[in-house]
Amino acid sequence: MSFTSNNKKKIALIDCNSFYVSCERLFNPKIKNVPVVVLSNNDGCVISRSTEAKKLGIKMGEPYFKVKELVKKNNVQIFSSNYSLYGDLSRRVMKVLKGFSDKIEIYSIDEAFIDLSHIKDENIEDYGKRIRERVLKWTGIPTSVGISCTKTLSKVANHVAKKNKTGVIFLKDNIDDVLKNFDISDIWGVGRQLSKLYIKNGINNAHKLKNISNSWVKKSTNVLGAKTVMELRGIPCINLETEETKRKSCCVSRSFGRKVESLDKLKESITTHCLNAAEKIRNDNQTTRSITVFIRTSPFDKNRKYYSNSLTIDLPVATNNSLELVKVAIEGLKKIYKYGYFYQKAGVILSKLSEAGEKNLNLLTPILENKSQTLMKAIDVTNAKYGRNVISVAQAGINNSWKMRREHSSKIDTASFDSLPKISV
DNA sequence: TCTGGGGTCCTAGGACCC
DNA sequence: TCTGGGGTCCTAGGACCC
Repeated sequence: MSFTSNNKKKIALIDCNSFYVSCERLFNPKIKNVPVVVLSNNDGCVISRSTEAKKLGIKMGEPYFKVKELVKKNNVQIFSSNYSLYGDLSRRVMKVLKGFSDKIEIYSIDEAFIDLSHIKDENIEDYGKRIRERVLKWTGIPTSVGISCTKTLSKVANHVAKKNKTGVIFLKDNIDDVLKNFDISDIWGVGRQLSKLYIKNGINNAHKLKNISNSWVKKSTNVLGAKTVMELRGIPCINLETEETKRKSCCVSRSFGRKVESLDKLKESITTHCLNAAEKIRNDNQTTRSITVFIRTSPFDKNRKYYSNSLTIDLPVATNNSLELVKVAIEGLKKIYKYGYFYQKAGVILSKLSEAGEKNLNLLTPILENKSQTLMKAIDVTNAKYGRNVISVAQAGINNSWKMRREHSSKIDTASFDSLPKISV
């Protein structure tokens, strides 16, 4: 067996540039060449920035209130996040990518790995360019393409491609110079803690990490750390996951627009989140056997005492019935609620999920279940048609004062014709 | 005044058993 | 009086990702 570069894999990572910003720009040509920023839920943090906004020094993940002055001074365009729009555009992008290779792993809302091993080395950059051009033409979303023989290296390539004019980089041989200029904390799989550890040991770029001894990495980190090092050396350790798998847990949580003190308000939010989580797993034809409720005060408020607590309750019978789940969730909430705190966030997590068809071998499972399943289905269909939470339960409340802030929404809905751009000829 | 949300995987350590 | 040790399973918490 020989290990020439010819039989090496070629993995491409296609990543949308400033994805959320690009989505907003699609429907608003006026913001094309100006600084634009998209905020997280509750208008809390900056989660997407245009190139112009990056140049102004606005950092990823920065709290919005800290950059408000900068935003005002430079007339930065601000948008609240609109996830149904981004999700819709993401599906369109992925559909185009599937036309280039059926071996595809949709890694996140704005990026995908595809296997291009069948393309010859000498043609691969052109192929990458074709991918970019088609995605741009068919969806309007700009992308960058990084290609190499492992996922970690194609991440590196993509990172470099973002700064390159052509937007496509193929990393094959003699990549040490690239790795020497690649910051340790920009490596996929190296987060805050690992960066700290590596820098303390004099490892401050990808090239140094690549040449570290196996025994040291295994001793000092864990299997994931060791895999990253192997991948930097061009030895694939992280497989392309082409099978679409269902989620193993489902979390719905939100920060409050205004701090919440009362148990009643917390009940409303937990009920709402629980209904949404139950609907999500029903959509995937799943049931849950465990529910966690959690509440917490703000970890940033130094003037008030911090309180955070959660409770996990195992269910005797797997279910996806909203009413059952809400009942259990509220019981849990009552146990962890403490009077006298200003709560900032609440949520539920459904775990131990399994396929709804799989029987839980409980002889006592009542036949009545069919009846409630019919009810759930009716609720889901109605909500899908007329908008989320049109049918709810009384405990969820209406017009809640704790609802999140969303002051900069573009209100674009790709399912509604009213918001489609108009062309005048 | 104002600091997101939703996931996955790994590991240390406790509980339990013989 | 003498108070082991090894194995498995589970879970909470941490680290990472976007």
